[in-house]
Amino acid sequence: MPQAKRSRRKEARPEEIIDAALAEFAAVGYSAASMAQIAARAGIARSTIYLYYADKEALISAAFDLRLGQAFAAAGQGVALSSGPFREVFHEMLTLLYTRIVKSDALVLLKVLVAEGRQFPQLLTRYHDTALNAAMTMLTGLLKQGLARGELRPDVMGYDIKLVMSPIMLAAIWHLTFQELEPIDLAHYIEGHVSFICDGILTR
Amino acid sequence: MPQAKRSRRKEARPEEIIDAALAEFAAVGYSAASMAQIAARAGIARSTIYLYYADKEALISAAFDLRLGQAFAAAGQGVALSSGPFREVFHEMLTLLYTRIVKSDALVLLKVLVAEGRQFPQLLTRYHDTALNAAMTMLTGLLKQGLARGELRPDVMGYDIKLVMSPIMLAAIWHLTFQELEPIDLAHYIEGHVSFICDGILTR
Amino acid sequence: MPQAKRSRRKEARPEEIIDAALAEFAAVGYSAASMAQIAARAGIARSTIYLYYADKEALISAAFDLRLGQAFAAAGQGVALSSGPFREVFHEMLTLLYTRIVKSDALVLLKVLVAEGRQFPQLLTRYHDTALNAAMTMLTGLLKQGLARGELRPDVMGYDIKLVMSPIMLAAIWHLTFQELEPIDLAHYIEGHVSFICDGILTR
Amino acid sequence: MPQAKRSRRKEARPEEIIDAALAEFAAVGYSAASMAQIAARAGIARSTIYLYYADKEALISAAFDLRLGQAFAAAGQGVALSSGPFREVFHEMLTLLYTRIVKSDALVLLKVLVAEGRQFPQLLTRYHDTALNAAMTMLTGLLKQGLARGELRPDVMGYDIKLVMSPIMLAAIWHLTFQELEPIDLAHYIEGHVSFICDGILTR
DNA sequence: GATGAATGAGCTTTCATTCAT
DNA sequence: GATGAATGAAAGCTCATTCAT
Repeated sequence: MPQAKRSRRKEARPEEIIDAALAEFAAVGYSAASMAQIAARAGIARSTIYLYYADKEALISAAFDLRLGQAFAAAGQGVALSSGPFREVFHEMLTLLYTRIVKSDALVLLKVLVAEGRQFPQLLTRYHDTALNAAMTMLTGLLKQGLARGELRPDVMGYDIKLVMSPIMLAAIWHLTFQELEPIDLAHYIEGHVSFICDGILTR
Repeated sequence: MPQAKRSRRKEARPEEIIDAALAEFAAVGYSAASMAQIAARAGIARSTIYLYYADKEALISAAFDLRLGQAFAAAGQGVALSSGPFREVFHEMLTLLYTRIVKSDALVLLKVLVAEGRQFPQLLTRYHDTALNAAMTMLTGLLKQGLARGELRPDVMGYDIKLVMSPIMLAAIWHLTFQELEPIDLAHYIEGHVSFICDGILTR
Repeated sequence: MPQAKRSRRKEARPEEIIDAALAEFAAVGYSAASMAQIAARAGIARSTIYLYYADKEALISAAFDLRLGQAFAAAGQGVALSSGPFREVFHEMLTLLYTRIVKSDALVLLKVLVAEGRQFPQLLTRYHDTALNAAMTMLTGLLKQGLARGELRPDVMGYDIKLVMSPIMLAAIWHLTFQELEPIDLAHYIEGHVSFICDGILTR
Repeated sequence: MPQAKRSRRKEARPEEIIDAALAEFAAVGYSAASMAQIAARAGIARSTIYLYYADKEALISAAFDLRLGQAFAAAGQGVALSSGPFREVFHEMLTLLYTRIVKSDALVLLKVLVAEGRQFPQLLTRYHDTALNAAMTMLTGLLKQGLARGELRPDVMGYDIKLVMSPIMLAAIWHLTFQELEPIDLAHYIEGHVSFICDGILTR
């Protein structure tokens, strides 16, 4: 039996508010987002937000907690799956990352940080230390594995891992910004990513 | 004979104001930027801004005009210079692009677009059609040249040119956002960019 | 049982604000009226006004609605009352009109229209079509009645009814403007109005 | 020989400015009139106005001086002209007054006074004491003359002279305000004025 | 005498936030 | 717990006025 509507809503409130807030941040950014619009999106009164979050800044902070948490709840296990040749595993992992990042709700976070991150140094640090580091660690791990298998050029580890990750970020930014002007064909883009990076970092 | 103090300022004013505005946009974003702060940065009264720009939106629009104009005033000629092997010309061009983009004042424009571009579709289009297209055209031209010389894999042109450009954008975004948390060693980063991309797209 | 204090105020607010606004318009005109002063008169914060009226123009529009409505809620029935000789009925009606118009709060509306009506063509039209037309219709009806009774010169209807109404408007304008310099003795003025008009339009 | 253009303009400046100011007052009222618009109308720089008038209030004060002066330069002599029957002289004088008042530039003054006169008590007084009193004096004189000739009812002087003047004021106000909604046929209106008043105040 | 540049006070309006109900 | 009413601070912008040239 489902619970009564009322109590179900009560428990869901905080997350509903965050969802509404993120939707608004995505639409107009943090500064331009108004509590009124957020409340309207959540279908509640303006003042009700303050029952759950002390102020607008607490909202964005909680939004980061929630989305980063969600992002990592499902991540991490993808790496170990395959154990085939580097190119194959790399392709798998990139597909995973593109899906999780470019198409994810968490992309708003990046947008907010790029735009207004200086006002929220803790959020910058948190995002860097979790989301970005996680992606970089995954990729580094993958490279090390490929290196151990003798598939990669030995000097590869000497370069900045962000180079390997950069097409993902471009796709993410592009998705947020220029998608409507000039859409990216993601599947084909991933092929290119694998091809350009692999055929450069593989020994031969 | 130099002109009188007053008229000298008058000529310089518009640019001074744009500079101040861009500095403020860089610091807090467009929405959060206040005319008061911009005026303070420019060392003038709030209302003086309105002598030169009709409103806040005219300010950002003019800022785009100025910075995009400046960016292209000095660009373009670098390509034809070298005619050595692809790797060398590519390295030269990347060095040029990184300098012109990552370290440029025009980077704020990208930041504003990522954050609040939906409010300014014309600016989005303008930036896409000029800055981004210019960079992509330069890179495409370079690849075609390399292809003509037989230095590149023939299938290279089939992939999205943005892949070649992506490390630049990551560096740009990073510079804006995470530079203080984890700085990028740009010279070394460029080496990696050349190495990763070239050793993948060159025939062998 | 009376309602709680808060909700009582809420119901009264809109009208309180209109009252304050009209008082301010009466004092300094529409353009020169400041929302701050209106709020002060109403004993509320500036921003509270915006809970009830979208902007300053909405305020004057609502003020017209309210005052014209009030003016007509009590009007109209006075005509049918008497059925004595024309002079008597005319006197009764004028007394009614003078009271309702010259001493009314709605006089501010006329003042605003004279002064700044070009900025509000709809208000001009509304006032003309309701207030003025109503007065003119009442007077025209009265004349027709007198004509039917054979008390009036037959050519009377050929002239502009506004001539009959004009002493009322002069009194109204005077009341707004020169009352303190040179007050009008209204009762005596009405006598004169009746005398001058009647002894001119009656057959004999 | 006409003087040089420059010096002619110089002498004409003050009056040109007043003309521009009155035109602007007529259009939007005193408060809403901007010095910028007035200067634009006069074809000079904003600051040039201050060479001739200390501030905005001095402008309206000077405007009153000029217009009232002009109005009276040409007035007053019309009364003595005719010495025919009252009705004829009255008609002549009314025609004069309607032309001088309703179609005059000085009508703006009345408009400003109705709208914002409370801010300028001196102007109210001046206008009342000159323009209005002059008109009332002229009419009173005419009535006295008619009375002396035995053409008028003896009790006429007991009533407020403003009653005789009121159709003029209605026409003036109407002209300013509702002319476009419902124009007045002035010639016919004057006929009515004469007819209604005369046939009321004449003995028979 | 005339002006363009500049300003500060004040305007309307928005919005995050508080609080009585 | 939830809300509608209210507010104060601050935003963008206007405008009468001053002043160096």
